Amino acid sequence: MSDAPLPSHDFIREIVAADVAAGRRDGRVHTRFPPEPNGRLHIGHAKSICLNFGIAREFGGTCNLRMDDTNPTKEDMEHVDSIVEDVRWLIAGWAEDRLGLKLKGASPRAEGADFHLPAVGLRTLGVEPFFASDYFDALYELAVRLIRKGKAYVCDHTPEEVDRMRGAPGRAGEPSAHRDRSVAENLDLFAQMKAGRFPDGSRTLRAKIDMASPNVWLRDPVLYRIRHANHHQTGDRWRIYPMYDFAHGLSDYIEGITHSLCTLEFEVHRPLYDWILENLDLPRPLPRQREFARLNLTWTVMSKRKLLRLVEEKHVAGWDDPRMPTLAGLRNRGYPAAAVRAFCERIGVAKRENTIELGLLEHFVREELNRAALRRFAVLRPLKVVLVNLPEGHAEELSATNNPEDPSAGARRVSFGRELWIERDDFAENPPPKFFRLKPGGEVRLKNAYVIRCEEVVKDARGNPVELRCTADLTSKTGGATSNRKVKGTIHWVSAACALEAEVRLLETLFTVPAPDAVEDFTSVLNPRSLEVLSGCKLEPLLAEIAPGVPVQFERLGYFVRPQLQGKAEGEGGARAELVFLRTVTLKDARAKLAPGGASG
RNA sequence: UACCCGAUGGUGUAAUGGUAGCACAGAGGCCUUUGGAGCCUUUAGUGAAGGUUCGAAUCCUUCUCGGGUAGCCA
Repeated sequence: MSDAPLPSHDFIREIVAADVAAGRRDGRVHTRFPPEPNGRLHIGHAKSICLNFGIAREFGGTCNLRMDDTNPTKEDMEHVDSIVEDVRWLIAGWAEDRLGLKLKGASPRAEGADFHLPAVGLRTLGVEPFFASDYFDALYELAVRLIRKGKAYVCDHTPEEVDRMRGAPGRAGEPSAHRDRSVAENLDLFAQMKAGRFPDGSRTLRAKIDMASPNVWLRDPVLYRIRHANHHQTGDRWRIYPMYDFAHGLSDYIEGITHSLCTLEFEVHRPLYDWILENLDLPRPLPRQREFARLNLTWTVMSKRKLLRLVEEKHVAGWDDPRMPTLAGLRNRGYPAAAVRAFCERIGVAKRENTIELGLLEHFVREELNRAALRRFAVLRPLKVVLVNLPEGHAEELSATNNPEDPSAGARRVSFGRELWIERDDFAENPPPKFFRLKPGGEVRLKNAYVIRCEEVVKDARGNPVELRCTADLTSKTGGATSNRKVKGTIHWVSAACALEAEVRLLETLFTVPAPDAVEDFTSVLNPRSLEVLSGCKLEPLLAEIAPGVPVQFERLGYFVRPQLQGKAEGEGGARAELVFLRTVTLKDARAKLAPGGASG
């Protein structure tokens, strides 16, 4: 879009640039984003997506979207569709031309001793993401090849035995009793494993590397395990399934990936990644794995396990609840994809553990929305104002700017009358120092209208203000020749005669502490006020025409959006208003700093 | 305990042997018919100790601290 970022110089891009400069792979760059379809994508994935697609974009390459679906007991089809949707949302208008997919149903063809599955673009008809499960045939053949070379064997030890015999960091493991089986016997056993003749857990295929390696991932790691389970893509065709380490590097190879970027916890797997590729005598150049630090954000949790728990225990309405750090949640909340991308661009990529302040994300959301959002008036907690010097039934039309940041957005007409709603917080009977809004005997500018003076406060039995009787200075009309009166404060308002009733949901962080991950049980610091539902809010009528998903600024309050996705955060009690808005993010509020508790809605 | 990785203001991230910079946050100011936006100024940093060098955030050594790894998860 409008973002023309300065060329990023993180260490990953330096590696890629150096490879290109050295003419490795003929200067070709091909990355991949390989989620496991067992949950929804979150802001942490956004970092990886922006990295992988950003590199593809900057180096004229492609980034394959691949489902890392090698474990049939943990993954399902439902998540595949939502992942594709989330990725496309995030890269839309930015890198969708870099998205690598494949022809529906295509799987790698063996050409000679090689396997290869090229990517096609989004514009090709009948496409779908890549699936590691598409490579099960190829992977099986490659495993057989490893056995033939004497570099893999079938092991009959139980999971407990394998675990014990692996040793520990600092203590060498001991070899499997079946480590030196003949190639013929291994081949036969592996074929029987494939045929489903053995129960789960009874045998594995293991790489023959080094049981004494200081790197435990090199101690004859399991390559294949038996799982009598149906797979969402391959049905009941397989009874053995490859492990991540065996499948991942080879999937990269099959797709012609040049740079395989993953998070730091895979760093110790890299020697195994390389070992598998190098011991198969593959004809084409090999992909290279590099690792970077994952994203952590304050005020939220990021682990799939914890997010799942929030959903399952119904602390939120679903994966796409606008309070969730999932991409669907952020989208539902009204965060523009461009803001998420700008955020990812800014946080950089490095190997150091990092926790980014939520405020930085919000900064980019505000920056994007300030540029794009139409301004409208909305009163969240209404207080009646009657202008006693106007005749009953007085009505006039005033002009209001749609977006001061964008003159092309033009202006609109707003109705003004004798009775108005203003924000309860914009009146104080006993104002603190530096209170610039309305007070008894005080004046304030009604934005786009008149300066008014509060003449009388009408109260209920308990002494709470229920109505302000004010006078308007009719010479002060905005835009008029004598409108230039200096008044300290300006407040927003909505004509009572025309106001729309609506429900407005105020969202706060899901947790009451900035580092919920550091707490023993993160559910113990859930924020009971993460969702506040206000009903009876008064909206400028034009707000009914704002489509779901389109951001709008309620002047002086923040950015709001009508919910757009399936899942809805449920309101507490009360009839559901027809019109619902939720708050994406507040405006930056200098007031809040002056007077604690002075912040409104 | 073994192996691997990391350490620069509050939070991130640059500087690739040559003036420690940028963003966010913070503070102060200007402007303002959004206490918004915008503009200006400003506080604050190389984990420690040695060494190499004319010169070290950067190279070397030792230490300290933090993270990762011992699934038939990814």
